[in-house]
Amino acid sequence: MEQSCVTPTAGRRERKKQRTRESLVDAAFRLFQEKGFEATTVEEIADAVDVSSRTFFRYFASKEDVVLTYQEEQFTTMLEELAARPKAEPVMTALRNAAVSVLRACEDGDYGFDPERFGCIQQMMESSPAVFGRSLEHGQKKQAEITRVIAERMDVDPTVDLRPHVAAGLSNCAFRSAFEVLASGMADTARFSEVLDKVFAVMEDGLNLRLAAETPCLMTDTVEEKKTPSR
Amino acid sequence: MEQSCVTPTAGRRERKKQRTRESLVDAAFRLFQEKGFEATTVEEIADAVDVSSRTFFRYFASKEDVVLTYQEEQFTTMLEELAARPKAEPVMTALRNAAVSVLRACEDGDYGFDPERFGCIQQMMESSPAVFGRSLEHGQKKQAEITRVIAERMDVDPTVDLRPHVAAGLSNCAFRSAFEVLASGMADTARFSEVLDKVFAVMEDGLNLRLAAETPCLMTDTVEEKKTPSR
DNA sequence: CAAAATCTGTCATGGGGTGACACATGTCGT
DNA sequence: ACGACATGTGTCACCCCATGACAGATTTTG
Repeated sequence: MEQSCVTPTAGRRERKKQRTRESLVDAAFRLFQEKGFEATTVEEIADAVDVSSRTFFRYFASKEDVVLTYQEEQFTTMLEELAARPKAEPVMTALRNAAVSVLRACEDGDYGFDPERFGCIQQMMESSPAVFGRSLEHGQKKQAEITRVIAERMDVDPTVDLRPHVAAGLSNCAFRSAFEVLASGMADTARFSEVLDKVFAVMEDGLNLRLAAETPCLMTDTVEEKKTPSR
Repeated sequence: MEQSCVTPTAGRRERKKQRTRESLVDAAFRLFQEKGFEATTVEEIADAVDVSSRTFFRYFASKEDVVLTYQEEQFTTMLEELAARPKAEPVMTALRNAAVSVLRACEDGDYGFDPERFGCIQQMMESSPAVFGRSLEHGQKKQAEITRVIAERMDVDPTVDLRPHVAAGLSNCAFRSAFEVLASGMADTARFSEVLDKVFAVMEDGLNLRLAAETPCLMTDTVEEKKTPSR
């Protein structure tokens, strides 16, 4: 039942499964990029790896799950980054640094993240509602874990204190706002990480939002002086 | 083509359509409450109103869409409430007041909102991932509209200034956090509106999050004095 | 009343997702 | 190395969601 304590990657069976899984992900992303997410059927993905559709669903609960694989890894490394931040750092700052760091890794290909795939996913998020929805769902689910970690960091009971919940929600919210801003094309950069950083900055200003047009935070650095026109 | 300028609810056809639509929604919610969302098939809903399944899909793009009907109305009235807030009010305060006001209406049955249905939806959000996902999706889509309204209110260009986007995101985030808190059972109340108000309060404190365990915001009013234990 | 527009049911189709069962392939004890 | 066992896979059958196409019914319009 238990692994035989000798082989580190225990068992040829396990290795085979791992290979199949990776092959499925690879094939899926290739096809998604070629013909788009919706236009790609599970059968095609399975055929490309020479397994049955039924087997596909033994590896992934849904077609969207393949895409979430990437997001899952992002989330995991974000938790690591977060744990690595000095305890002295304010919570929101730690979240901001961790989040930005992960996105930078995705963009630059660090930690084994594939930048091309990262771009592909962003495209699919915009074009395929199903992917978008599942991604939101996934993010919201994971938010609970972030809450736990933050509560620990704040040394506070998350079943009583609201703040960890809100902090986790804010980081999640920052991602989505950044994505939206990026998709809307209002940014002068294509780097998700940069936009995310700015979104966090606006949030940390926080009550900036209470004032009218004072200290605006523009996206376009190049036209710094330009006052925001009254629409 | 255009309405004949005489009948206010122009056309018997239009009225019939309206009736069918409402019947579908009614039947759907009844069945959802009886057997749950997943266990209810579109065919059953259609049969209950004596139309074909095909017709159902001419009224709703998906089964989840029926549920989103309610959310759509919430959103509409929230926009109205928002527009009704005095211009002098800070943005986040206006959002908070508008949002809380709408939820109160849902709980108390004002403005034609059905409290029972409101509860039913919350249940489904917890038990049916599909509903949950679509709801998130819908909220995110609507966030864009909120952004527009806020930008107008701030007299700022939303294609350049980040703040309206973030503010809209925050209000959306507040809803989700409140829902999560409510679902987790950590609140001493079942009133969504109250929890939402507290979440907004935490957000408006904002940099509260930077500090460790200072000025905690507890959910349980009854144990006000109790310090948050270190887990 | 006739013509045009629109709604509806029926039919066919396709893709996502799951349970059941038989078979094949890896794993483990001796 | 051999059998007993566990686990992964393919096939099959099935359900449900969703959509396009077409014909018939109903409403609107002139």
